[in-house]
Amino acid sequence: MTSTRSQPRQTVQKEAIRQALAEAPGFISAQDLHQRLEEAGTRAGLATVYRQLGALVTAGEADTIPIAGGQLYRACAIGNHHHHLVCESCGNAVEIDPPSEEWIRSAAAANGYTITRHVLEVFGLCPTCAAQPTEVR
Amino acid sequence: MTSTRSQPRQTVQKEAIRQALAEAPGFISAQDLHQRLEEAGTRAGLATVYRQLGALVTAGEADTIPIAGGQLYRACAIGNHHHHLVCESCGNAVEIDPPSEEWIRSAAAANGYTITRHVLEVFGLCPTCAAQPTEVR
DNA sequence: GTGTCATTGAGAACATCTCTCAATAGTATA
DNA sequence: TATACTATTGAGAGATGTTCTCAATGACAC
Repeated sequence: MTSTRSQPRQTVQKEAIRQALAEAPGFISAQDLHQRLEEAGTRAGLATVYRQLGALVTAGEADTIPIAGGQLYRACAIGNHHHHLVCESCGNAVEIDPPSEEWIRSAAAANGYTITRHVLEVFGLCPTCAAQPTEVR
Repeated sequence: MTSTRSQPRQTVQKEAIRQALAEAPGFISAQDLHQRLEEAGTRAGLATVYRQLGALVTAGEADTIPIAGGQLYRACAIGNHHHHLVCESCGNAVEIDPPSEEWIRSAAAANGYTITRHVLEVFGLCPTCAAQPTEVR
């Protein structure tokens, strides 16, 4: 091997997926994103959408949370570790920061565990949806 | 209507599923639980396993966490709200309690959100698995 | 303009979970 | 104990979400 370079290429689909994810108000499923792209006139295969979403998550440019029956994605400006406040009605999400995660390390140490990662998502209703008592999802 | 009673019945399957879940070291998938029952000689349909697991979760006797491509279950002695420290290698789990969740309410209030629920799971390696550096999963 | 190869798209394959409905079996009552 | 009622079960079809395969496409270097 002389020089194993494999540089990424810029494609229309890649950019469209990134932009559609950024424009989504909150967490969105891969299927929904695919449909949005179709509606916007961008042809992109479902496999490509899954591939790109996976790549964005790996690159730290998107967050993902597993839900019953699937996975939800969201573009994240903040690259480092943070959490979300997600509206269960409209899917809108706000980034939040816990005051201290020291207790997690203490609890792990007390049980002899070595922490690799943790998941914290808070679900509720955003002000807009809370103001509509009769129409919750 | 005179008396709409529909009392639950005690069945072999119901008890076997409850026991197999209690005996599992940590979180386990419905498929794995089904296989364990088969190996133990208890015939139980996959649909029944899913039904009973769902019933246990509803009754507060089991916890469930969504993961990529499925759902994991675990029997819980504690009925009230708590969290887990899960080993990513062997699936073993320990129940932990955060010192205070007041900041979650503060963060929600600051954004105008009404909290309905939150998910917190900490993943890592248990002492046993951490002691085997070459064999992680 | 040309060649290389990363990326794409269609759909098959796979995995998880739910639904349906006839058969089974737990429980109350005679 | 025998019988009737009906909650529960099991097998498999079906729905849904995700990944894999591979030939075709097109971005980029030269």
